[in-house]
Amino acid sequence: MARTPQDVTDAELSVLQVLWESQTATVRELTERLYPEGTTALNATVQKLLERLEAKKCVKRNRKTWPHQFSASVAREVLIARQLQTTADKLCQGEIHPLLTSLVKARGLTLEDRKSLRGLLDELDQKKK
Amino acid sequence: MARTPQDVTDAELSVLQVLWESQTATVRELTERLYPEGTTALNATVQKLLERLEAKKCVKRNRKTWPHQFSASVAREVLIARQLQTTADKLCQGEIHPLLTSLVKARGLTLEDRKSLRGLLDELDQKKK
DNA sequence: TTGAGCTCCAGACATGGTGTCTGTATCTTG
DNA sequence: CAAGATACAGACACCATGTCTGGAGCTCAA
Repeated sequence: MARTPQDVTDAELSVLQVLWESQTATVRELTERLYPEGTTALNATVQKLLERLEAKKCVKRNRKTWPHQFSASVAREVLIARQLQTTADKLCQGEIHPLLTSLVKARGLTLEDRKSLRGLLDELDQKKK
Repeated sequence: MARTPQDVTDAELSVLQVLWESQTATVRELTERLYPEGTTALNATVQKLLERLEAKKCVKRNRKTWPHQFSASVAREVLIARQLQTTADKLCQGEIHPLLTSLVKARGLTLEDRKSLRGLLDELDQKKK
């Protein structure tokens, strides 16, 4: 049986991380950032990763400039949401409530966090009345 | 570069799902449940999956019985928590707050859900005063 | 006790995802 | 136009993952 390919791969993600910071960058810039010690062969590697990210609609490429300028076309938040949904599908038949419970129970939730969370809940109550 | 192996694989997870329902089961029972139409060769497949799950401390095996009895040794909740942490590490430098925000904002949160969530938060406030 | 029919187990294998690299075409600029 | 950089297509190596084969070990009825 075929393994299920990942949404965004580890190496691909590292490229996205840089793009989220930089707004826009060229292949060369990305390569230097990701592999400061690397050879120029890595340029092709990054190129390929960008190519795949483009196919996955995660990156936009401006072909009018030279060299091409790349920028992220999905927000980090979208990937987070997607990943959470995947987890819910695999482990809770799509239910998200168990995920919430798990997160809230996890240590590391400060008073601030709890406050802002309540704020969000209040907003929802408002909207849906 | 080596891909990072998964915590629990898809096929492995399907075995765990059955064990979570059944408490305990033999290889044969699991195979019949997972591949109702399959050949007996699948027994070895399930056996191998169990072997790997055992190595990952996700399954316990009782060797005193014949045939061996298998049972899950990790709760679904643990895997959920682990998976959430992985997501946080990859996408939010370990922060879990962004995950919470994403889940709360996602559609599909009923009034009930919100209520029980507030309950959980209240408990936390109590404990930490 | 022995044979039949399970079960267990070690190891091999095929497939395909993922990261990397090579070689060549294409473009820009002095 | 020449030189240097960039883009692109294709190939490759590695390994995680699911599957299968063959033989050893166990149980039990005759």
